[in-house]
Amino acid sequence: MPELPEVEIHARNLREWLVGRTVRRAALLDPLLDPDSTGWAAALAGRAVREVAREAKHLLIHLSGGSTLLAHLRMTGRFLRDAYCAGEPAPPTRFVLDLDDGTRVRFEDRRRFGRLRLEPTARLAEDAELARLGPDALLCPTTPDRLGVLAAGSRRPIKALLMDQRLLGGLGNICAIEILYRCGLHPDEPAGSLGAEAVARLAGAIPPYLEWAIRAQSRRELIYLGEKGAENVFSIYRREGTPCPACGAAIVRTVTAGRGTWWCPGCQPRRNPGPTGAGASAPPPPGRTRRSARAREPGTPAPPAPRAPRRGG
DNA sequence: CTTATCCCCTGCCGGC
DNA sequence: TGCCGGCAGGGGATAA
Repeated sequence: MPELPEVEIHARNLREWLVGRTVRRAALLDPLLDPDSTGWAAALAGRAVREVAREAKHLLIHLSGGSTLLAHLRMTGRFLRDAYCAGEPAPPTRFVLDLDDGTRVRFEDRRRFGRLRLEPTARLAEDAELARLGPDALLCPTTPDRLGVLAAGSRRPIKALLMDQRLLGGLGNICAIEILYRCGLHPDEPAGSLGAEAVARLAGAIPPYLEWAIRAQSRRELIYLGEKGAENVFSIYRREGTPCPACGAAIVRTVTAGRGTWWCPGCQPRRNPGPTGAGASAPPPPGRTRRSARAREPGTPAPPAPRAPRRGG
């Protein structure tokens, strides 16, 4: 369930695994991966991998011969590397690349939301999906001025704005949650109600958070939360009912823009309650937890809070 | 322009 | 133990 940091880790892994290698054989094992496939997988044999890039949550694998593999991991997609072995890998593997160095790179995707397609590299500039994306949140950090313009006059919850891929490319639910926590901003705060100081703080918090998340999760194999062996490295995400690492208040879970949202009532007070925001009519009393959160594993003390959220101004 | 809701899929977890 | 409902970090379509 990757966001920008996880996709960036994928890009780095794929760069190491693929660049300079030649594809010996490729196979699309799940038609759902590319519903419009024209059978391009067979044509990948003999192509060399030139370069791997990332744009927001999209991965771009540039091949010789003027083609680019475009991948989106969506919720459970993941690239893995194995030694070559004869025969086709079983689900949840959906795509396989056998390389000239005897390795095999697989695309695994339990929920099958991921997408993979092959496009002419020269036409990527006009690709509708890529064209929709706002500037990459890491490679092209948004300035306070720009964020101020995006937020001005908007009554959308600030969290929804952060997650809007047309405005900022790459931030997802966790990123938005953790960044707002670091800034001491309530997720439901109407974007247009933020002062210049808050906007600047928010813009400035995005790249450091992304850098931290990349470092915190840089492993050969990413294990997404919810999977066996996963470890929650985040400060408040999915920590409903547990004490805030900064102030001790119980973390609260609500829903914003249809997505689970965690926040700290102590560090992220709501300053400008919207008239009809989700749950606005009855602010959740602190302590009344919706459903007892998954208890943190015993022996896992305070979540590693890379930086305490700054209060006030 | 918004927002909310449902959908796409599968697996896991807690509760009963 | 087994079943059932809720939930999951993606995005898109559709309805208000």
